[in-house]
Amino acid sequence: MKQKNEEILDNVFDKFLTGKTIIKDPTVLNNDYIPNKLPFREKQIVSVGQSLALILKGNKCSNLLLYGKTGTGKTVVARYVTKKLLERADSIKLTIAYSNTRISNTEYRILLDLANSINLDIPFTGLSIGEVFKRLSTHIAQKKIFVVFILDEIDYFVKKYGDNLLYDLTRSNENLNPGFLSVIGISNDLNFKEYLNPRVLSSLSEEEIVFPPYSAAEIKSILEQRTNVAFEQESISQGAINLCSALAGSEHGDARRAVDLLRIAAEVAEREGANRLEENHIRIAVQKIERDKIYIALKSLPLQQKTLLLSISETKQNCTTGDVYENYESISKKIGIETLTQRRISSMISELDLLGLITANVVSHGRYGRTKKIKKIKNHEHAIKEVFKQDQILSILL
DNA sequence: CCTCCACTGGAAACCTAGGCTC
DNA sequence: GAGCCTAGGTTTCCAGTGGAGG
Repeated sequence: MKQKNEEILDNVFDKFLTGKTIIKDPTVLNNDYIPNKLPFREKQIVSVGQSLALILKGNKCSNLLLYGKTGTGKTVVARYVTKKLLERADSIKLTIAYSNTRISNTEYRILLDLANSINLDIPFTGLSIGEVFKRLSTHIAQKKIFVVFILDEIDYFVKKYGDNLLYDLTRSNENLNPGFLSVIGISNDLNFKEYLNPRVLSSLSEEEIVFPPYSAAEIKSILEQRTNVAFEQESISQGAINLCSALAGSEHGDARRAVDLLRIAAEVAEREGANRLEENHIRIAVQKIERDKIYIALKSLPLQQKTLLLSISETKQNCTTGDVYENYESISKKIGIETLTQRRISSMISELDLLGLITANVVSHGRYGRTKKIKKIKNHEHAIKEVFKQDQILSILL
């Protein structure tokens, strides 16, 4: 038996080694890859560049706000320009800090990202925001550092926590001397400004740069440029590129999605030992991306939210907060975890709704009260079981 | 038009884990 | 080590509410 297993494995390795690879440079397809050329974004690059250029002469520059839907090149333009700026700023102590507020989703964690970029040690808990701010400012002034702080997906954070942090950050630019801190805010939401106080708005959006969606033709051209570098010659069919750009183009010109699609499809093709990436690989990738998104979302939920989601999935369709809570109570007792209050569960239901894992709407049943009507999402049921089976505590139920 | 259900969701109090100062 | 502080998560408290049924 042992012999046989070994043979099988050898086969796998042999196939891998002798099989034709279709990807030449996988990094080109990664999300954080910054290409040397960014087609169709010349105008935006010039605008961002002009604002930041002041830094090269040791002057303060204004705060910037970049808007546009997902995958329209906001982040990559910000990173591209700041990277080039860094290359030219040899006489100045310039630091580019980056924080994605969807990932670093508290005020403290965002400031921690900033602190890390300027080599300032800050404990991960225990300090007040005010104290962290003071230390950051002192450090920047003492070391005479110039900081450009890119705040990605800023709309997400402001909707959840308000704009106090932004106010402090944008204002500290005026107060710092020497050194300075300038903010580049990146927002996916075009109506983001409505969430800001006028005082924040005036200092953050000293300059605004809009990123329109890419057209299908533009996406195609971007993909062709990337594939030339990423793939071995002749190892991707024109049909696959066309399909990929058509799919992404139909979804409000999202170039990131198009590149993701290409990357996943390439993995699929390589794994099955194909020597060319064809349209069917793209189709498989579409499904895989959808599935992976849900799996990742489910996996990263904290235990209480997982338990709640499990309770929802075991309650009838169109149930109410009360129904779910009853079920949740019994499940949490069964597996021996702390039972949270209905108030908290009610908030968590809204959070799951926000994550797109369920839908919950407030409805009134007249005499029979007002509650949330909770709907599960059909396609998720299988994924929920699969993922929760891997959870140490929940697995005993499944 | 009024009542009243089953919650919703805001606000404040409370708890815990961790850092700071002395 | 004691006594202070804070962020973030949770509980407690409660006024507010849309609309079916009377």
